[in-house]
Amino acid sequence: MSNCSFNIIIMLSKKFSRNKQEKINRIYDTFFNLILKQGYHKTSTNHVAKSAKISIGTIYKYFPKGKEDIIRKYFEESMETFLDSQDLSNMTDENIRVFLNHFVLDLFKNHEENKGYNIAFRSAIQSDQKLHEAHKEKIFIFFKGTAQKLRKINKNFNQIPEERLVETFIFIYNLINAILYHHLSIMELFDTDDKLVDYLTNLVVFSLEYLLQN
Amino acid sequence: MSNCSFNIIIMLSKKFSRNKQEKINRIYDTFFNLILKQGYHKTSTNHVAKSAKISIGTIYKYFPKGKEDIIRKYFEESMETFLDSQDLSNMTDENIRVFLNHFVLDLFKNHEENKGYNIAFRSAIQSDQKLHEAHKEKIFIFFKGTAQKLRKINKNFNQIPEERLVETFIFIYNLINAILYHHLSIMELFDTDDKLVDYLTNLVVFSLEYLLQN
Amino acid sequence: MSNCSFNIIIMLSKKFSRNKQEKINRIYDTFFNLILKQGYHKTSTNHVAKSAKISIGTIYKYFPKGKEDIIRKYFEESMETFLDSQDLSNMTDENIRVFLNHFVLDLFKNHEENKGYNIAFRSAIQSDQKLHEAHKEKIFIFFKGTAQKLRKINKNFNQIPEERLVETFIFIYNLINAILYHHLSIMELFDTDDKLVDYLTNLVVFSLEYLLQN
Amino acid sequence: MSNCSFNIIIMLSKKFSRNKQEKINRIYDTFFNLILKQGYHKTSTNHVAKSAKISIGTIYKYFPKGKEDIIRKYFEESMETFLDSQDLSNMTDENIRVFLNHFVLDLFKNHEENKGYNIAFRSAIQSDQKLHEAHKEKIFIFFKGTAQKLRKINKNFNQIPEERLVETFIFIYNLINAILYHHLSIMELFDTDDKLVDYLTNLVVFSLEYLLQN
DNA sequence: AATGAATGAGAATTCATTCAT
DNA sequence: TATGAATGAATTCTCATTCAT
Repeated sequence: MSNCSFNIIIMLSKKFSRNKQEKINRIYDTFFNLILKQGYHKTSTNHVAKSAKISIGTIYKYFPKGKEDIIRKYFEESMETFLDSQDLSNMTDENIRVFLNHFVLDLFKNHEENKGYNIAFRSAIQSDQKLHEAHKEKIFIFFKGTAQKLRKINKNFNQIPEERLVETFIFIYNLINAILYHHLSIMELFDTDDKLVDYLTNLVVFSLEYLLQN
Repeated sequence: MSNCSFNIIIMLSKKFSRNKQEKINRIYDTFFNLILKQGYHKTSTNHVAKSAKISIGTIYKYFPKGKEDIIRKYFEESMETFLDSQDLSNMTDENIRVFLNHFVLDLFKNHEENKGYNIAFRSAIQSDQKLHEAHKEKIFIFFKGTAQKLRKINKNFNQIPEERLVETFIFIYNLINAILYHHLSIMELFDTDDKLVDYLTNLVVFSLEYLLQN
Repeated sequence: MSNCSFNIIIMLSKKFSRNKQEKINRIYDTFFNLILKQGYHKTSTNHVAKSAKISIGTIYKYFPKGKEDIIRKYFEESMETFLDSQDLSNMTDENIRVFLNHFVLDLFKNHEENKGYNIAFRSAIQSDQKLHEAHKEKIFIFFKGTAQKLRKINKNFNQIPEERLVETFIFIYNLINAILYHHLSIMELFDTDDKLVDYLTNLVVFSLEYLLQN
Repeated sequence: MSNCSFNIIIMLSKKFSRNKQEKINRIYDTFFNLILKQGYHKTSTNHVAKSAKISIGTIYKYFPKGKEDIIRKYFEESMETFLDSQDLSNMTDENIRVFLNHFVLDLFKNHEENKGYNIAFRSAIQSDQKLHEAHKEKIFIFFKGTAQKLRKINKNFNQIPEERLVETFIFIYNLINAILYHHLSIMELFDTDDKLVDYLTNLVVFSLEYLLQN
């Protein structure tokens, strides 16, 4: 018997189980899955509690402002994790295509895994200006750091002014996100994932050329 | 019954009819503006009624299912209007770039004018599968018609199988929409509208080449 | 059959009865009676709704901030009504005892009828500074008006500076209220109402002498 | 077992005991201060725990019924302490004014120090009949004892039937409390404490005369 | 014994929708 | 037909209390 299933049995047999992170993860999972099924505004905190088999009190302990907080905290954690996992510092002129392909693929996987979250996030920023700004800020800070690193290491990037480079990265990031979201949540653009990733990679290469020429 | 009183009746019924449409338009405007300010799920039908200075009863008279119906009916009217205004039948190989530029520009204007609606629509389709399907269907039917026309008139288009042509058009339409929505509601991609439209036009040309080669 | 009971029958037979003031009064009555039975913090808005056979939505229509608003609005109406009913302008040195006796008696009746409200009000001002201030303000304004009138009409009152007169009236008003509330809600001071009123009248006469001498 | 380790055990148990009482006092202080700031019904046990830096579990260990118990136990301790500190047995006809002045002053100080408690207590008795009764009972027993003592010692008091004397004392006690509470928690009656105490002393003398004549 | 995470009943509040006027 | 008062289920959120550690 694995440790894991052993823990589950203990958990089930106790009225008050204690495993903070596991609970928080269960809240995230349940919430975003419900959103995927029913949409954001039909998914209530009580519904999440019942579905996750966690008391409503616990949800409000970890997320005092309810749904808003669940999205906000997940946003902080997941953005951090995703962006930190992206190391663009070894990118050179020769391998740029491969790098972009990886980046697109990572973003695609990330979107696929976080479909419910993405829907929720886009609902939330409509009525939460601060979250909207925080989102933009986080993207800006990450790509600023990336641009600075790359300009130090690579002489080709060094020829592009820092600000321009940052703008370009942010543009690319947004471009991919726009299309991925549409493909996954509004209307399929390609019938296979590979086609989508290939198209996006080419699109990015095209757009980089377009941007850096103008 | 004199001619005169007959005219009065026509006048009254026109006036009334104008009143009715005027009210419906006020509901649309108010609803989508409120959504723009506060987000979809914070905009209630009662709120719309108060803000539009129309009674809640009247709103439910014209839109028996409330918010859902407002979106659905606006969707039907506006999609129809927009797509009908697009006559792609004179498109040839020579003027295709100009045609695409117009198409992109029209879509851009349409998005700008309907920002609140677009937010609402994207919220609505998350919990309204039928609306989601109707949306896809409408797009399919329009571009099927367009493809059929073009293949009759133009021999270059005639070389492409109908199904492929339809898919391509739908892809382009979705591509532009994805980027426009992102630009207007998530994060600005260009600092001027002209730059955006120019980029999108080039992007479409690039994508058409990409799609028709693969 | 009286008009009244006829109305009740109509009311009961309709799902949506419309009688704004009657509903508001029923909310007041029910709320303050429940407070009398269970105390302020055990009386919930939902409980009031059920008990008054009014929907919770109606309560929040008339009192958007719930309990707080019920108390605040009743405070405004009842203070107004009570104070307006007190005409002290014919008070002279000769009949002052009779006037004070009436005033004490009126206050006593008012307290008796509003026992639940008084408990609620005293709970509310503990966490609602604005209400507390409004209460003081209202008392001040009423007795300022009274003092000004009396000083114009009566030469004995005219000898007392306006400010002093106002202070004295407010003191008397508070003194009586303090004792009435204690008698009705904390611990009985006399076994009959007459005794209490007589004592209070004498107390006021004593206090007036005490205050005006010092 | 050596004498030494025996002492350590005593020390530890004393230290522990001191700790316990210290915690209980911290609970009292925090609770009543919070009530003073926010009112009774906005002060939760969890809030008290956090503010007093004591775990909620510990609060429920010492006060198994929560807020109700905190008030009840404080009531028992503080009433006891206050009343026991009042020795009225040396009161004679000659020094009665001085005695009363002391009594009023002590009650005033007591009220000032226990403002939060008084608010809480008055909230609690609205929904806790037993506490209300216990309060009356305690007052009755104390003044019965006092009356009995005084009638043995002092012949003037001996002329008044015991029951009457008890009633009179209770009346005076309530009278002072009513006015002190109003002054401290509802609306200031005098701008200095001295004036209030002087007025109350005179009021008591007046009331004693009034009561014993009727 | 002390801690504080966890619970869940229930209080406060909103809002889509109905219906008397 | 238009109005908006009225409804009450559903939602958000709080808090007294329990119990695993």
